[in-house]
Formats: sequence, C-alpha cells, structure tokens
Amino acid sequence: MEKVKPRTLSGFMELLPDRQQQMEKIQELLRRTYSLYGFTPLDTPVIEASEVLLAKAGGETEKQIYRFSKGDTDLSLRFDLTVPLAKYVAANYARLAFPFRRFQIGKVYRGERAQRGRFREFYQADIDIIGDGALDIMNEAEIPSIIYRTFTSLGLTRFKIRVNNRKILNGFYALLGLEECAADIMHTIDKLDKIGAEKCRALLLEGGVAETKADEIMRFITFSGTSAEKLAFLDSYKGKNEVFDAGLGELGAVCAYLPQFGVPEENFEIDLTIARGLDYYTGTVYETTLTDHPEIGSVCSGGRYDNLAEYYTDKKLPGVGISIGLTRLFFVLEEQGMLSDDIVTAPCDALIIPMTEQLGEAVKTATLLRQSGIRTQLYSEDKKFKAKMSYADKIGVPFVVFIGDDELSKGVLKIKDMRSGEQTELSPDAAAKHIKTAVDERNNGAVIKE
RNA sequence: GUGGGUAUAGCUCAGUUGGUUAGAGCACCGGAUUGUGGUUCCGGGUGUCGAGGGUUCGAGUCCCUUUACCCACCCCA
Repeated sequence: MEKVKPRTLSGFMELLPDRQQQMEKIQELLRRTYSLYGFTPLDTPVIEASEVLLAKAGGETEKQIYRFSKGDTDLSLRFDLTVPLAKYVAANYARLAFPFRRFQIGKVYRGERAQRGRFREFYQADIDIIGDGALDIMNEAEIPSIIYRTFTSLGLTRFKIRVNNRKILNGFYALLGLEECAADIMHTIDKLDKIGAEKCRALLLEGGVAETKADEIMRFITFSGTSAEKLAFLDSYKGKNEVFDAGLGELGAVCAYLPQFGVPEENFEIDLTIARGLDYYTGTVYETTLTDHPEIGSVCSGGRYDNLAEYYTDKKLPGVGISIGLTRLFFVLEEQGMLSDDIVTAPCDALIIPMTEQLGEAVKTATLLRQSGIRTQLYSEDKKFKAKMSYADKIGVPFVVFIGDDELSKGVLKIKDMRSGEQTELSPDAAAKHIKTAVDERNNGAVIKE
C-alpha cells in the first residue's frame, strides 16, 4: 500500500514531548500570573461566523483570514482573540460585571506566507480590561506591572517595557499641520530601529514632508534620556494642542503609578517611536523587547482602545489589553538556547521497572507513589532489561524504581537516581518521601535561563 | 500578494564535464552485556534522488511543467 507522507503544514508548530512540556509550563505560569491580577479565564470558539469576524473588515485582515464554507454557512477561523472578545462582551453585556477583566490563551490563524518566527497558527496569551462607558487611567498603568511580573515569573530579567501614547503622537503631528498623513509618518517611524535614522528621514522627505518638519520629527522621536527627562522634554510642547496635552497627562499618570506597582526603572522606558497597529489604539501603547535580543522585535504588545465593540453594540466599551505572541516567544527562546533544561520535562517523576513475572507488587508500589503525588509510570512491556533502561533514559525520567526478587524478599525498593547513577535501597514510604523531595526541588527552577 | 532560492536515508547534507550497484555524520536496529541507560567496540542502509513529462545509448545531474518548503518584502504576535 502506498503510504501518505506524514507532514505538518509550514507555519504550524508541533513539538516533541520535552518541548511541549516546557510550553505547557510557560502557559501554566501565564495563567497563574494573570489570575493574580484578578483576570478571569475565557475560552471562545476557534471558528466564528464570517460576518462576526469581518464586521470591521478591511485590508490585511480580510486577506489573511482563513475562510471556508460548510454547506450554506460562511465560516472563518479567528485571527486574533480581541475580536471574539468584543463579540463576547457585546453578547453578554448584561450578564458581565464591569470593568470586565479576562485572560485568554488560545490559538489564532493567519493565512499568510510563513517564515522564520512567523506562523500561520500560533498562540496568543491575551489580557484585556473592558470598562462600561469609561475606564480609569490606573488600568493603563497596571498593564506594565502585569507584563513585568509575567516575564520575571518566567525567569526573564533582561527585558524592557516600552510605552508611548497615541494622543501625544497625534497631537504632535497636528501641531506640525501633518494630521492628514500622520498614519503614514507613524508607519515610517515604526521602522526606525530597522532602517536607521538617515533612511527614516529620507523616507519622510520622500513622503512629501517638508525638510524642517522632518527634522523636527526626527528630533522629537530620537530624544533620549530617563523617563523624567523625556516627560520634561514633552512638557515643552504643552499648551499648544489639546490632544497632545491629554496624552501627556495620561503618560505622566502611567509613569507616576509604576513605582507603586513595583516595576523597576530599568525594565521600563518611554519610547516615542512606537505606534503599534495603526488604526486600533487610541491612547497608551506598549511594546516589550528582550534587551539581549533586540532583533526579535516585540514579544508582547498592546494598548488602549476607546471603543472595543462598536461593530456589535451601541454601548461604549473602552478597554486596554496586551497580547503575548506565545508561539513566537517560544520559538525564539528555543532558538537562542534560552529554555532551561534544568526543569523536569519528563512525562513522569518515577518509572517502575518490575523484574519479576508477577506485577502485583509493582502495581501496589505505583499506587503508593501516586498517592504521594509522584507522577508515576509502570513499565509493563516484556523487553530486555537494557531496553527498559533505554526507555527510562529517553523519556528523561529522574528516578527509576526496581522491584525484583531481591527487593521483594527484603521488603525494600531500589531507587536509581538517573542523573547521578546512584542507587539506594529504601522502604516504600521512605522511597516515596525521597523522590518527592528531590522532584519538588527540581521543579522549582525557572523555565527560562538568560 | 511581490521577488529570490531549495527539494537526495528518520535528520543535516555530499554526489565532479551526464556514465556501472547513490554516499557521510547523526539517529535507528542487532550484538559484545538475560539485574543497569547516557560512554566504548563490532555489525547492519533503512532510498519512488518531491511529482509528471522531455532530451539522450545512458539522467540524482540537462530542459519544461507542477507541488511543497525556505528566505526577503508586505504585514504582524
């Protein structure tokens, strides 16, 4: 019979067991951290009616969406978690408590051409806070603290949360009389890190910006200094444009709250170059980069939007949220060798290898270990001893438990620490305690090393 | 969507101006070693050379078509 080649589509990530274990661990940490801030978990369907997902429609989204029909129904795969959230909030408005804080970790789909670090199916780990009619600026200050705690809980320390405010940018370009082409300019500025100041300025001129204005823009976006110095610099533009002043007030408020939220100065920065998804955000915007890997770009982005669900309801629902591109983050961590191999990624903590025909004692031992909270696997296949050990080695199990005639007559278990190769004979209870202690210790390590 | 590249063993790849039976490393399987893995030694090639067509005495190699994948752009997480 002719075989079908087993293949996985490009742009879809599929992991081997040990890597999957690390991925799950990261997701577990994200859930725990998000919960710590009072966010409630949410799950929505991967497939939605096309009219719902494409309510906003337009440009890239429509081009990249996976759309298909089943019978007469027009269906689409979600391309982010924010649009489904908007639908969910609009549909359940009366039953939700506002501000509504939810987190969601789920797969999204984009039918674009895959390449390095760009996937067609990937996990997003989102948090959003949705207000009813209004939402206090404090929420925008809380977001960086969540990012900070999330990244540090993963074991990362060298990262920078960059913050800007769209109102400052919009106001600034209005001041220059460039509000018409503000979107294009921001788009160009967004590339500053990639193409450099010279080329950036040239692109501005090419786009029809007068030379004096282009220089003013470059001076504005490349101003460097501490957060306090940047705020002082921005203050010199105050009083000329209402939108700008509003943005500056918001940015100042966000910065003022940060120390109280416990975000250290070195992990935070005002960055006037970031704009983020051009039509989406209306106020504070965030981008997070790894200090030692700037080439990766942003690993966590988000911001404030004024009206989340305008396509589904007349209610005004302002919100703020971020999204971690989990698949990309994981891909990069793996590629950079930053995934810690210290944490136990084996499917179990102990593997019981019975040496006798009668498996009764081995089964009893497995039950005992499991009752002690030790993830235990019983090797029941009739293979050579060597093959059994080889299996233990391959799955990376930290402890092997031998039960043979010698052990049975003495009433002990023989425990082998696979890492050191050391073997000890212990009573079943002592063995359980010994394994549990050692495994708990190893599991406490960080997922990421730097 | 635009431009460029690649396709040979499970993986990473070599394969000369077209020439006999297509190779290497790793992985894998068996043995040394029937109560000890990860090290060592010995043995084993596991293949529709992406697919289809053409040129030729002869094609992994040249030409055409096609598909898949990779890279960059676009856009983004």
